[in-house]
Amino acid sequence: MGSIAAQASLDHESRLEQDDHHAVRLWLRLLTCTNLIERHLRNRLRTQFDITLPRFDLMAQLAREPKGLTMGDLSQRMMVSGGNVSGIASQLEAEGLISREPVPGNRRAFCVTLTRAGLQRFSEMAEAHEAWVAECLGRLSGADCEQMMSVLKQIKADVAGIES
Amino acid sequence: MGSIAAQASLDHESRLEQDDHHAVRLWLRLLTCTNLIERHLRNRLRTQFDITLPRFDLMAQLAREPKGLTMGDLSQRMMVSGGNVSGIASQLEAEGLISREPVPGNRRAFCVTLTRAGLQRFSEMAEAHEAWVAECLGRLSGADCEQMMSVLKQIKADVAGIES
DNA sequence: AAGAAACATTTTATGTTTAAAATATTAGCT
DNA sequence: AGCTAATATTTTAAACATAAAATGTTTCTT
Repeated sequence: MGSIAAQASLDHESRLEQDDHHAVRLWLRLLTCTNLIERHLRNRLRTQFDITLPRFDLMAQLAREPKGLTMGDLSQRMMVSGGNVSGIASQLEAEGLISREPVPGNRRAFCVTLTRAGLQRFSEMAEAHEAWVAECLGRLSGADCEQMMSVLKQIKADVAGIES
Repeated sequence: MGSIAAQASLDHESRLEQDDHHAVRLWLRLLTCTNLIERHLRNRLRTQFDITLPRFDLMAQLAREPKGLTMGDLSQRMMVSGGNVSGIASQLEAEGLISREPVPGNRRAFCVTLTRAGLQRFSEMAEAHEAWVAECLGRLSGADCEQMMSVLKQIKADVAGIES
């Protein structure tokens, strides 16, 4: 075995290992950042509006679709399990913020919409929420922001392509 | 009210609103990406090693500190509550992957370390984990990776500065 | 030495999240 | 019509997460 070939192979391997380490470091930082912001928003929602992040998320999805969404739609858009949506929706319904009505032509599905009270309440929260997010991410330059959006888009595509 | 002043004020406001919207869009994409990767890793750890992400995280912290860590150290580094660490550690201890031993000079604290079996098991998992992360993030160019690291660092600092 | 305050951990109560099983409805096929 | 497969949702069991209370230890002050 020629020492040159062996050397080249080792270099190649160690280069790969280096890249892997960089990927892990980036992942950990990404995770830390997201968790920090998520925790921050969660705390503010709890202390100022006495609501949890998942409940706010569900209402946000409905606010974007005045015609309403099915439980399955919500599960997909919120990227959580159906059972989870079921529980969250039950609580919001009990509080009178959303309503679950049967769909005329399909007795399996429910059409979930914000009630008038829910829309009112969400409007107040959304404004504050937007300001809190801006507090976290608003100091980035426009260029940094665009760059991040583009890189994250690529990551999203890369990950989606894995389990295909 | 002069129309010029009013116009300028409106521009200013709408500019701010635009920026806020951009911040929210970036936040949502950041959250989506992180969740996608986290879910991916969680699934692989479960199917291939029958372990959860929090347990893997705890072991990863210990692997970096062969001398061991206290429960409080672990809580800080994992950024979760003490009670949470307590529960996870109990399970790992029951499985023989970590050991909790009293600290000689301090009867309040415990020194948690990986057992020989734990270290062995973690090594196998860590190698696979690193490859999975590289699968998700390894397609980024070196420049993109560095850029992300730097922007995330700034975000981290910005968020930390908020609740001061 | 006694008491107060800080520290380190565990326990408890509550709530979130997921995967998987259960229930019920619809659509397709023969 | 009857059987099967796909769809939509809810329920259940287990793991995780937090805050707050409880327990025990150490340090500081007086």
